[in-house]
Amino acid sequence: MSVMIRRHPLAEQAAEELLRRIGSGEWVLGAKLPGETTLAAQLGVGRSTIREAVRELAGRRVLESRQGAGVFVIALQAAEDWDKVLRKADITDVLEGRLAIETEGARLAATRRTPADLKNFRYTLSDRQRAAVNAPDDWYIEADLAFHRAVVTAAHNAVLTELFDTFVPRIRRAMMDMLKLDEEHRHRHDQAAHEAIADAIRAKDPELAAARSREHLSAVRSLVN
Amino acid sequence: MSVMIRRHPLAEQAAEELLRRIGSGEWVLGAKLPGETTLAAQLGVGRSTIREAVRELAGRRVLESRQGAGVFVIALQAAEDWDKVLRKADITDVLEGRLAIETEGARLAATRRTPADLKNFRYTLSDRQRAAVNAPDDWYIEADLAFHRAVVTAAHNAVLTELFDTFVPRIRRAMMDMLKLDEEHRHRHDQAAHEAIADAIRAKDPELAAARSREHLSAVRSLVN
DNA sequence: GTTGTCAGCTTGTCTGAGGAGTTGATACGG
DNA sequence: CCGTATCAACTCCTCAGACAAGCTGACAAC
Repeated sequence: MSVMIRRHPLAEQAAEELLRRIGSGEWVLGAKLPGETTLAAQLGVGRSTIREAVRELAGRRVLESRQGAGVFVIALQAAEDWDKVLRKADITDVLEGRLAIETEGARLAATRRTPADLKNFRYTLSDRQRAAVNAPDDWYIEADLAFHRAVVTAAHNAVLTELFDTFVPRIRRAMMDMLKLDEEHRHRHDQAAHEAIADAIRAKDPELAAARSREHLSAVRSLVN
Repeated sequence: MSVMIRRHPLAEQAAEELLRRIGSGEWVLGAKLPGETTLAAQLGVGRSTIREAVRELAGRRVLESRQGAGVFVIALQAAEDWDKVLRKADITDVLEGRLAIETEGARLAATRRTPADLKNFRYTLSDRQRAAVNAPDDWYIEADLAFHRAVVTAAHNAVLTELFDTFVPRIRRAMMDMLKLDEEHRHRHDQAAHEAIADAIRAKDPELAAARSREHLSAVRSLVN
């Protein structure tokens, strides 16, 4: 910490340093960190800087400070920031993750879908068809995502829905890129494939729904290769 | 902010207040917050308190402060904390999510597994067999999870691996509970099912690997019903 | 042995003083 | 009229010092 190049604010650098020491095992889970004044002296920064570093890590649920007692390690590393993970990951890996989620979602949807889910399919499918011809790219993308979300929602599994929502921003960006690269994409990205998924779920055929979903999403994935 | 009951530190309360205002639409995405002194006056706290509140929200990736420019909203709400989501979710929902991830992982592993992956299967499977008879519960659980992780790792998909790791703590706790409730579980939780998954991947049969994985994980899921 | 007290630690908050970076207005030269 | 350079005002960043508030363990009194 002696020669700290000033790229990020000192407080952020101090937070990184604390995180590094936690990762290195210097302070185990539940351990108490040295006092603010001690840490400030160790890192060669002011006390308020240390306080902001601790506060940042508290926001990331790594540290917890209790007045009068001290600062304690409550997690050995920051919980993975999924937005960041998906941003950095290969798009093919992301699309394979999506395939896992949605295929299972379609399968479960075929066994649990309610009349409200079917109505949702009708609405989103007709929206999608309308957007396929004349709407701007982002409308079309949102309409497409809305149907896919309706499928996952019909699985009535909060974890799968949350997983899908986590993936949505990354998928949206990937679709935007694909449309830019390929004007014809919208036509190849067939409405019929979506109708087939909805039909299989409507017919309460889990294996068919999963297969149709897998076919469609495999096709989408292959577009980026 | 006038009558602030002192349960949490002022800085945390200030962070909550800022989060509330962002959620209420007072500051839209990308908007610039008032200066530190202004905010301090508005909330009736000192400048350093505001700074710590901002720093906490910066750690949660909601705000971003740029020296000389100001503090900006970069997300309308804190990113979903997946540990929290999984903790609160129904265990059946979690296990269905796991099923989606691992089944797809097994399928991809069957097409991409390397010799190193196969060696990993051998090690983890023999560990698991040893742990099934005499080892304490947590050893057995770790050995079981190690094999399942080896399968997902063999898919060579960073997103799936990260997803699996996110689920692990919740699954680990669920297994601990199941073992406590059912002394016989370990025997029913058959080693043969795991060997069958490994064999299918070894044989490069994606559909069989997926089916074996699905069978096994469906059985696990049904144990909690 | 149990209880009460308290000194010494910890974090929490405020204030004032500069340092450093950004931005937009303004004056200048073409 | 347009592009450029300058700069003043604004922002966040960091430090230091002071005091408040809360926790903990030692120690004395019972």
